[in-house]
Amino acid sequence: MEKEDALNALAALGQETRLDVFRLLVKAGKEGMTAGAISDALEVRPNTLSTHLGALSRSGLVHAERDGRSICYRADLQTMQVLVTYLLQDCCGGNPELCAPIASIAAGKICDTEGSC
Amino acid sequence: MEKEDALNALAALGQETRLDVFRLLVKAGKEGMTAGAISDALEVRPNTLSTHLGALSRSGLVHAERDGRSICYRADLQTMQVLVTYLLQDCCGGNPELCAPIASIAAGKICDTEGSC
DNA sequence: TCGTTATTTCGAGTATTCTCGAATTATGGA
DNA sequence: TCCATAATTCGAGAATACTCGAAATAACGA
Repeated sequence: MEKEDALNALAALGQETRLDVFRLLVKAGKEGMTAGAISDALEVRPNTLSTHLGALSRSGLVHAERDGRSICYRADLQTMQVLVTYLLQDCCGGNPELCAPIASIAAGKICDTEGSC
Repeated sequence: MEKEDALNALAALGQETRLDVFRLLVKAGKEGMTAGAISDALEVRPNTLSTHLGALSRSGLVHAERDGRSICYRADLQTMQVLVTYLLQDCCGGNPELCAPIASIAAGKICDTEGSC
């Protein structure tokens, strides 16, 4: 991942409405949500939301797919993975122990509710 | 982690100079770097850097410790862990398979260079 | 084709953020 | 105590980001 990509993704998430949108889509899972449904859920005007969805899209954190009249948005967790990897690059160079807390991000911690993760 | 904390951390990292500082400190590891050393390394004016270090500090991504006339900054990877966990909360609710890519963030991926991670 | 619904694009106003020079605080040594 | 070094705080200007109403585009059904 290039620095500019990481910067775009982080700046995208560093704004309240967009963070809300991303987390909502993470929860929505593979089914995603239409722009309208997101607008209703978060009570954000459609045109304002559209601007934010554009930013999230450009950063690769979400993807859009047209479905009839609606457009369905889904979170891209792989971009998140690449982003975190970028942020922690070279963290083990001199001091492996610093990475220990990060290792616990793995399956166990995030996916407690589902044994299969 | 509260939403405001996540927002602060993400907004902090979504700015070029601060992202550079954080990554530099991640690489520096437990020894950290003084404000002056960071200023020299990134060629950022001391007062501007100080503002950015303040933002990173307030967000919990770095911590400061005075050492004589200098102030030493270190990255806090635990805050990163909590942040990522927050971002991916409930991602497994309905669709465990979405979490798969994230699981690979664990030890193996990030810490390739050091078997002990 | 025409009207309706879903979403995006445009333009402007407001608010926030970034950067800098100058001044200030804090520490250690002569 | 006095000076030099290290870092932060202050205030202002320039740039960027956010939100909104209005208008435009896209898709479906009658």
